[in-house]
Amino acid sequence: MINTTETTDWREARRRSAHDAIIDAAWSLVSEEGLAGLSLRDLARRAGITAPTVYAYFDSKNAIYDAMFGRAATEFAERMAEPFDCDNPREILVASVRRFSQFCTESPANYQLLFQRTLPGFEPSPESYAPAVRALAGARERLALNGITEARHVDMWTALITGLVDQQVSNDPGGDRWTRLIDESVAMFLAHCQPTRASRKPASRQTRAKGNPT
Amino acid sequence: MINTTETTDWREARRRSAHDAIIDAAWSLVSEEGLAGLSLRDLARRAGITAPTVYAYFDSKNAIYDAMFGRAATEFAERMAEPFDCDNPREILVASVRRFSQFCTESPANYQLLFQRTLPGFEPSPESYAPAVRALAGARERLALNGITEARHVDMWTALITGLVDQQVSNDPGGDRWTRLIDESVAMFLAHCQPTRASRKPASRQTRAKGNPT
DNA sequence: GTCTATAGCTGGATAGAC
DNA sequence: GTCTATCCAGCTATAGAC
Repeated sequence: MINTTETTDWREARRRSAHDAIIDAAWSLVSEEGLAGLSLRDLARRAGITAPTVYAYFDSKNAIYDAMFGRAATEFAERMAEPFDCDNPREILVASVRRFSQFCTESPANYQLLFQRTLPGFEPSPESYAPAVRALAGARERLALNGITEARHVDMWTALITGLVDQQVSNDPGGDRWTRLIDESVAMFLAHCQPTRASRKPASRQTRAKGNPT
Repeated sequence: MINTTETTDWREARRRSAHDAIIDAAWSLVSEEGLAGLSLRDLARRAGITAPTVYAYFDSKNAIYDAMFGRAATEFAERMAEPFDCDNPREILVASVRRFSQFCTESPANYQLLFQRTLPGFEPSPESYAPAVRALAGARERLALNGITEARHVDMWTALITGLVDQQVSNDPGGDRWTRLIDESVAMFLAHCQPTRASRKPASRQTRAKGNPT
């Protein structure tokens, strides 16, 4: 005899995999047609079903966008959370920007959905947004490892790296005109924000000549 | 008798003013509904005409976007070209960023159309784009006044300020969480990129102990 | 859960009278 | 140039048979 619980599990698994398959198809489509170009007909066709069937899994089109947001945010958080095999905080910081940049440039639709908020009436649900919050917390930790803790400096940091990525994605997709500036930009940022090791009042001496892990 | 040439001028003037009135209405609409939410019916209603009449002035919807782009780019270039009443190059640079930021934050639709390129199949025509090129040339001049001439540093500059504006528009519209960081960001940038008056060794970063013009 | 069929709407764009 | 009337395509979403 078939165990009822198992049957339920099967159905749940099937349902979840169909759910995921639709989101797969959705991402596949928007990476070709752009985020705004997603239609339920196209989506259903690519997923091998018909349009009304989509409504067996999602209540509305925005629910689909929300699931797409959730998956992108999760993938983003996971990739940013992978360990960095670097030996000092500064290299970790640089490596994290490279990861961020790579994630955004390899899929501009990801970047647009997660960070640009350009869809008309769409707002991600708190559940879908949660991983993005985790990722930001990770960034804060990496900054703290470098002695950057002030909120003002964290905001400068986010502006700096999103600016690099934004210019790269918008004006040189596929190239490296801005991504190759990551190293120098991080150096500039740290030189400005990092508290000097020895003194706390660099009136005119400013002898921070050593400890330069370049 | 009526001079034929004059008559033509009248008609041209009327035509141009109707043309402009439609673009007025278009900007009025998108500032409320967002860029993608522009429809020809709404546009015509706001302009006090009917939808088909719009086609007496524009060949297509994209032609309307193009005219909107042209007007925004022109206004942007004119505002950025107004004289700065500052006494040193550095203050001019800061003031220019403030203008840029104010232009973008007071009308996010402007920012989106000019700098984000988020509309599906729209590309501005060279004529509409020309003023934006002029504005960039102005930025280059202001950087040169501060001793910034390397292409690499100009790219870092554009990334830095678009990053600030982007974060401001996206995450704190109406506030000043990032715009208030302009001063410090420019200081950081100049400290890093400006050639020191005395020495000439910017190759090895961070042996730049003095010459911190704060 | 999946389908066919279709409602209901909105969009861009055109025809033709005036 | 401006209108009324309309075409046609696309969209999201629903109804109901199976």
